[in-house]
Amino acid sequence: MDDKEIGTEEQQRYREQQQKQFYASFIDRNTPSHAGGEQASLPGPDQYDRPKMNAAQQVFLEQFQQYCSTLDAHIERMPQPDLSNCKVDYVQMLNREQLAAVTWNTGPLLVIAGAGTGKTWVICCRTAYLIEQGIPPEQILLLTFTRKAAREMIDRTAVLLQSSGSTADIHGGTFHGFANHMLRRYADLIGIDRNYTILDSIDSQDVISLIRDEMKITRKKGSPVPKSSVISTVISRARSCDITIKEVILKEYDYLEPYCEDIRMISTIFREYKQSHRQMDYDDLLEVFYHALKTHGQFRKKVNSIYRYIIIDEFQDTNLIQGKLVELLAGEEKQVMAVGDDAQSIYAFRGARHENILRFPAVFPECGIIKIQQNYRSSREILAYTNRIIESMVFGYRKILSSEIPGDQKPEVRRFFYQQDEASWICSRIEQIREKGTELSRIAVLFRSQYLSNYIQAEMLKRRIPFTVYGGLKFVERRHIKDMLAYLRIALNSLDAAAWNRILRLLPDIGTVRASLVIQTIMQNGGTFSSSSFSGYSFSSRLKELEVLLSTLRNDTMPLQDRILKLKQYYLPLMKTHCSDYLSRIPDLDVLAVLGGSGDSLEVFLSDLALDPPGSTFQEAEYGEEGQKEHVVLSTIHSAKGLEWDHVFIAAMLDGVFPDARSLLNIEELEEERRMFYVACTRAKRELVLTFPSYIQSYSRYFSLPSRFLSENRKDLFRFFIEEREQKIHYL
DNA sequence: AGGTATTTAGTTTTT
DNA sequence: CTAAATACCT
Repeated sequence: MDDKEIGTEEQQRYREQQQKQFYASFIDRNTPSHAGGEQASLPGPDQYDRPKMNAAQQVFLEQFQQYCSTLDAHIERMPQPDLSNCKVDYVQMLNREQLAAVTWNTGPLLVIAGAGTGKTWVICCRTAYLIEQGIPPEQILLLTFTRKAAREMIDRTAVLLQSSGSTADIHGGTFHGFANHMLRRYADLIGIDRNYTILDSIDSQDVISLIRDEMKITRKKGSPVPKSSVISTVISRARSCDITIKEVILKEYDYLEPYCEDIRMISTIFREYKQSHRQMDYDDLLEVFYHALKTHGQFRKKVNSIYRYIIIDEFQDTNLIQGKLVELLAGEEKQVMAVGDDAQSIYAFRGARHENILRFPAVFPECGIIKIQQNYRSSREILAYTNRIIESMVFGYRKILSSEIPGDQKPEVRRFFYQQDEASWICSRIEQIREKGTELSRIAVLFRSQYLSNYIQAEMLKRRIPFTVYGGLKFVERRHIKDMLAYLRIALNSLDAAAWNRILRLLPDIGTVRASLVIQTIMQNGGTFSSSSFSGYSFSSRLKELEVLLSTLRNDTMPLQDRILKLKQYYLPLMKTHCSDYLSRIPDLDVLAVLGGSGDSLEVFLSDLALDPPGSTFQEAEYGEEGQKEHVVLSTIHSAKGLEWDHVFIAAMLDGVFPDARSLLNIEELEEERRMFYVACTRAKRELVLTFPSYIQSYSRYFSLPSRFLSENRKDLFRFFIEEREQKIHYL
């Protein structure tokens, strides 16, 4: 015990030693001799190692440029708008390019809409225009990134049309949601089982965890057996990027190399498991739907005749299979309109191909292309800065956005000492902005990754500034909600072994071994569960209770909300023993019940939760002061896509943090980071502030060089400040 | 043997 | 903070 104490003490001392050395090193390098105030020095762009392009990438770049010129060639063709019979005054509300997109009436159309150019508005007007032209609303399909986005567009279209047409019948949602809807509706026609359940990423992890444990994989070369979450990520990435598991591992997870074969095996078993247990994950939904459309002519004709007009938003984020789906959905009539911006493609890690945009003319040779470059969001000063980011893109389709909005300041870049200083300054600035009468909801702080928001969160709690975190743990990903949902899933599909595993292990006297014994018995009986088979065990009475609960949950005559409340009664004592903070979790259970009160069937309820989970947790209100409804938004850049704020702060602009260290070696990944930077900066309407502390330490590495993205921009486009720390540094 | 408590190591981005 | 490994109970 004494040894241990000394050991940790030594570790502590060692760590402090390291820190001192580190501070000394960076103060040498980075602290200017003159203190505080406005400076004009950032490292030059040549101080960063740029990744080299390999042969394949070189070829790709040439191809890319060819695509770009094809695109430009198509742009020549501008249609003559036909505005007869229109009650809505489109000319009044739209600029020339927007009007052309809205009134396009000769087949496929690609709209390249830069950031803040009124893309959503164009889609709304387009929809309204189609309806005014006599197209029945139910023939229009609106594919967007989230269902919320679809809902918003449909609502705005309704306002536009007022009484002249009904938008209630427009179908809209994500690719996944649409695939799910079609598969269930036409399950009989295409010959699949309608009663599948959808696995979200956590569910997949649970299943993979089960499979892995059953395989009894032994440790190799001292490295621990990979976590189920990592295995799940690898498998899913291989699929959505259409590459082999080995390639994913070599590229991104080289420390998993010894387990390559095991993971491949798990992947195979996982696939079989999903089939035999009537389950589909996100990738399956798209793949099965695509396959059905491709091979089943009757089904394809049916779908094509229902949805004759397809509008796709955020086209740059579609992956390979979604791109192909668009082709099939367009059908013979090819009344398809794709809207996107290749400069804002930030989902390559999950298979998105921004080339989909550039290949559009190859898929639809007779298509029209319209480029919208008038920006209505950001001030001129901000736009000048973001235009420069586009210029520095290697794989970038050229566009120059222009804005007529006058601004009063150039973007600012500010350096701080500690992350705490950065957080503190941002909060002070936010307080100033609020005092000038700006609502907090017009302010956002953005980060490359979630963990970077910790200091700001702490500071805001301290200063009692109300805030909302976007992209945090999802409501449905919280443990107790997962547990509740597991009961409901079993009620629907009693073959769901992962859900069984989850709930059985909540019971006392049941651990890994007995849980799998029970599950095995259930599976052998084809999913029927009878507690009597386990009368010899100490836990049989518990199983009896469970049996009663499940039959209640299956009772379709009882409203879903009431069933969930029954479940809550059952689950509450279990939660008490498993969660130390169970009191604070109780409100979540009621939230779930409320969600279940929308009148949907259990099946629809579960699908909706898996495909379109409610945003972050419902704890927002807790942070706010009494009666205060306005919140500052703290968000990852990914979650901020499509949104805008008057004042935007982007924190932690350090090379290695943003751009992420892992992407520094590969030019394509670095380009993705750059597009993220572009997305982040273009969220700002009036004020853009980029900040960084002098270092950030994460695991054993530290980063202390300003982000290269800051250095790449022209110095006359922003102002640079160094904020000195008031107190002396206590380590020196 | 099997369940439960404690330590310990590892962390991007998400439909 | 969370999942896996280990240690320690019944």
